[in-house]
Amino acid sequence: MGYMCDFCGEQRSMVYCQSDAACLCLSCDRSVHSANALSRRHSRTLICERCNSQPALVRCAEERVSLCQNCDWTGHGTSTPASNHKRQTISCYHGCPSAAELSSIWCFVLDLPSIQQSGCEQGLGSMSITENKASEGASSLIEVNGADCLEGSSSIPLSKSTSTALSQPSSTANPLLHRGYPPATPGVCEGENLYNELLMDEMDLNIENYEELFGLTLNNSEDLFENGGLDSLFGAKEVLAADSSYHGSQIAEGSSAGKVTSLQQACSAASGESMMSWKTEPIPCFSSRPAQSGVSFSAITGESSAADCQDCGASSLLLMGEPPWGPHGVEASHQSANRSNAVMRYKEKKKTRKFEKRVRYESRKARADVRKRVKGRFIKAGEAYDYDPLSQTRSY
DNA sequence: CGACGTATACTAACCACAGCGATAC
DNA sequence: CCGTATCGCTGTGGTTAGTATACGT
Repeated sequence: MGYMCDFCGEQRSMVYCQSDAACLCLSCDRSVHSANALSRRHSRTLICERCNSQPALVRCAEERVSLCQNCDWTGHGTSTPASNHKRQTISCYHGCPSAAELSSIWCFVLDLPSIQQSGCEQGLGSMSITENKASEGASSLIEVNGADCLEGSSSIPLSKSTSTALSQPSSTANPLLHRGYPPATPGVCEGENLYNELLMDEMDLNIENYEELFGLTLNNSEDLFENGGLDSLFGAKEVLAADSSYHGSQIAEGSSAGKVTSLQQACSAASGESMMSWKTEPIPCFSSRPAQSGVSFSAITGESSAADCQDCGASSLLLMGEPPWGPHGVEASHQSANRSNAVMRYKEKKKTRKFEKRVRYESRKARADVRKRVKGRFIKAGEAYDYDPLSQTRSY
């Protein structure tokens, strides 16, 4: 609908990131674009308050609304009574400007009711600017000092809404449905957003990445389960008993011990091989111990499952703060920052990923496009063919 | 409500070979 | 360090068999 933040799905979106083609609330904009130097260079502007989907180019002073080009033409065309409204151009911004800087860019920004409603006003007000002139020039890095929009006192610049985005339901379509999997049973994982987050076709799939995302190394998979298993990784989310209709059928033949074993194999950071195997072997279902189940994976494709676990785990760790077995103190803080950066990089990558087929070698495509075939298969040069892409004729 | 049959949708494998990248000299 | 030669592997698209799912009876 283009109204809620594409990132957290909770707050009203206010700014449009052209680089990400995403609508973000101020809180998420700050957390996302403070992640690294590249993201700080993203050009953002306000969102059209009329269509709520396009970047606003002008601000109508009389109607007090920001408008994209289309809505501006529609509302202020020469044939409309509002054609003489005073409008001012809205500038794009980069980096992570403070409230004062934003207000200097957009003199009206602090008057926007959505800021006040979203509770981000305080967040803006509590921002401080750390100049990073050496590498960033005028762009600045925001440090958040207990901003209301952020959770806890962690140094991780992850908004509360960011955390919930990984576990909250969303109205967006479930990509798994397009892969021939049954729709998620209501109550299972409490929403499709989790599945959306799970689909990571380009996620770097190696154990280093796992550790990077989790920010820790589990030397023994049993550690994971002795500390609450997946429940502790993913946080408490109720799963209705009814979900066993589909999931149960997938695992009915397996004993509970077998389930635990497969879970350990699947989620053990110590088992790089098992992680890699997910890439090619579909894992129809995970279900943690039913009575204590905090989460249930259903129909996770092999293509994405490893990254899925990585993502969910990383996100959940962020959501929950430090894991009970994790390090503390300075080291923990450092790892938290690493996890935060990893998740941010993941988000960045996820935003830019493309599902459509991508041709990496045009020369090979050109060759394939003129190659003769038999029943779709390439044939040796000179052999009889039944399909010629160039002439659409048959040789016999 | 489950079993069964049919229709529809989706996926992976197959093929030849130019060209890419690694390696050796 | 640079250029050249050699070798193994990768990726390209249309078709089809196999599999999964949806739907009606």
